[in-house]
Amino acid sequence: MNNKRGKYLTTGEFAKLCKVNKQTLFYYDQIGLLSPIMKNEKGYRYYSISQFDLFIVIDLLKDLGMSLNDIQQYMQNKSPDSFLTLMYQKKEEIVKMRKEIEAKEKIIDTKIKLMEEASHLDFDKITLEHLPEATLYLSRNIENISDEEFVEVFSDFIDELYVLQLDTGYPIGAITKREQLLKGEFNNYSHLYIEQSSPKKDSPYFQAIAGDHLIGYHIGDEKTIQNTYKRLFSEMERLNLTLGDYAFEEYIYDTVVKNHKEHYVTKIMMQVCRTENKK
Amino acid sequence: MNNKRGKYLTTGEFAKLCKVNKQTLFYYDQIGLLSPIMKNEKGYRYYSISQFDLFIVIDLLKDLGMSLNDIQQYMQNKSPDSFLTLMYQKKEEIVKMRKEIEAKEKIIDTKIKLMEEASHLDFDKITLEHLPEATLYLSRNIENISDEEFVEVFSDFIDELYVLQLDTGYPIGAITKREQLLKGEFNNYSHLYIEQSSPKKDSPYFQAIAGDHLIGYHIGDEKTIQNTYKRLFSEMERLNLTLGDYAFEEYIYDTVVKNHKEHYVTKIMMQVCRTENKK
DNA sequence: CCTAGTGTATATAGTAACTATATAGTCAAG
DNA sequence: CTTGACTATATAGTTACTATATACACTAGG
Repeated sequence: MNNKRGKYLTTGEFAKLCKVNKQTLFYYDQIGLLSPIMKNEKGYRYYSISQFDLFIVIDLLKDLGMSLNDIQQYMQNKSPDSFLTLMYQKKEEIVKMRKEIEAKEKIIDTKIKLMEEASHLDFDKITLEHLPEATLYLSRNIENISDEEFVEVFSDFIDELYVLQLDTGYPIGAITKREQLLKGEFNNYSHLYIEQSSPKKDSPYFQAIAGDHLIGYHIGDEKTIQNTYKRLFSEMERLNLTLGDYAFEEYIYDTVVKNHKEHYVTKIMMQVCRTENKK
Repeated sequence: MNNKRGKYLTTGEFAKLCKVNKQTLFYYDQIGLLSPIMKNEKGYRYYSISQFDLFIVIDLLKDLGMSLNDIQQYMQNKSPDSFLTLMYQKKEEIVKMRKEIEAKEKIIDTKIKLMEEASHLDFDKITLEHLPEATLYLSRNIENISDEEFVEVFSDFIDELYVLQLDTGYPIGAITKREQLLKGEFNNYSHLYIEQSSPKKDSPYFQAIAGDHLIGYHIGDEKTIQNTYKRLFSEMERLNLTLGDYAFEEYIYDTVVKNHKEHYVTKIMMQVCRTENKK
C-alpha cells in the first residue's frame, strides 16, 4: 500500500520521482491539476506517495493525447465507472496510434531499402532484368488529360492512398502504354501507381505483369527524358527484343534527397519480349 | 512521375492535399521550411505536386519528434547519404516509440481488467479462494524502517520499475509477514511488490506461493485496516484455518478513481492452510 | 555562529508549432 | 456588377512547458 507513512517529498524529490522538471510541478499546482497535499508556513510544497499514483495517470493520459484541461475535467469527477469508460476510449485511441506507428515504421523500412538499393546502382548502364510479379495500386486513367485534370487525379489518388492506408513508402510511379511509347509521347501516361508490399483486398488493383524489362536511368529534368528512352530503344534493338505493353517510371532520387533537378534520377522499366518472330 | 505538368495548386488546395490548416503552410513559408515554388504578382502562392513529396517527408520527420528547425537543417544539405543516415536513426527511434506504445496499451488492458473485476466484487464478503501462482517483483525489505527510509525505498522501487520496464498497470502492493500479523502490526510491511503478467528474467523475483487465501476488502482509510484484519481472523477461526506465511495488500480503488479516503478500497489476501493439525 | 552551497519560492518572459481573428484585396459565377 | 468564396498580411492567443531573475530557507563544515 502507499501513503500511510508520514514522510512527504519536496518538490525536487517528487519531480525526480516523476521524471519531470520541477517547474512542471509548479505549473500543475498553478493550474490546479496536481497540487501538493501540504504546504508549510514558508510555502514549501510537500507531496505524498499516493500523489505519485495520480501523477502516473495524468502522465499516461497526457501521452495518450489528452489535454491537461480535459485531464482536469476527469479528475474533478472521477469514479470507477468514468475511469473505466475513459480507459475503453483510450484503448481504442492507442490501438489507432500503434497502427499508425507500425505503418510509419514500414515506410521507413521501405525508404531504407530503396536508398540502399539505389546506392549500388550504376545509372549509366542499361540492364535486362526479369522482374518478379508486383502488386500495384492504380489511379484512374490519365491519358491525354489537361494539366488541371492531372492535378485533380493526383489529388484524388493521394486521398485514396490516405483513406485506404496504402502509403507504403514506395514512390508514386507512372505507366506509359506501348501505343504512346511508339508515338514518342513519353509524357502521356496512362496511370499513376504505387507498389504494395503486402496487398490488401477490395480495391481495383492492377497486377503488374511479371517478366523481362529493360531498365535504364534518366539523370536530370523530366523534360529531357526522351533521350533516355532513345537509348533504351537502341539497346532494345541491339539485343533483338520487342517492346512489351507498358513502361514504368519512378523516381530514385527526387526533391527529397537532391537540391537540383539536374541531379534527379528516374528509373525506367520497359517491358520487352525475347521472342524471335519479330517483324 | 510528378511535377512535369504546368498546373499548380493554391494554398487552399495544397493544404487540403496535405491535410493541414492553410495557416500552417503560411507558417512554413514564413520560417522558410517549405515555400511555394511560385508567387504571382498579387502575392498568391502556388505549390507544385513535387512539393507534396517534400511535405510528406517533413510531416513524417515531424511525427518522429523532429523539430521544424532540425528538419530545416536537414533539408538545407540533403543528399541520399544523409537521408539514409537519418532514416536509420529514425528507425531506431520509432522502434523505441512502438515499444512504449505497446507497453502503454498493456497498461490500459490491465487497468480495464482490474476495474471490470472490481465492479463485480462484493466488498462486504470474505471469501476463501485458491490463487494461482503469480510472479511478483519485490522491493528490498522494509520491516521496521522509518518514514524517511520508506520514502527512499519506494522511490528506488519506482526507479527500478522504470529502468526495467516492469510497470504493467498492476497496483503496487505490500506484503506482511505472519510474524507481524500475529503481533497485530498490520502496517509493518516486509516488502512492496508489483505483479508481473509476463515475467522477464535476470531480476530478484519472488514467486508468490500459490494456494489458499482468505480474501477480504477494507473500505476507508488505511489507518483503520486492523478492523478488517480482525474480521479476517474471526473468519479464519470460524472456518478452522491456520494462518500462512504472508498477507498481501493492494488498492482496488484509490486516489485515481475516488475523491475521498473513506471510499478507498484495499484488498487483503491472507495465506491460510486448511490443515487439520492446528495447535 | 557564520558562511557557502544547495535547496525552495514567486514572478515574469520566452519557446515551439500552431491557431484564431481582423482587415483587406482578388477572382469567378450568375 | 455584385455576391460569395477565395487569397493575403498582421497580430494576438494557445498549450504545455522551460528558462531566468530575484529572494528566501536549510544544512553541513569550519
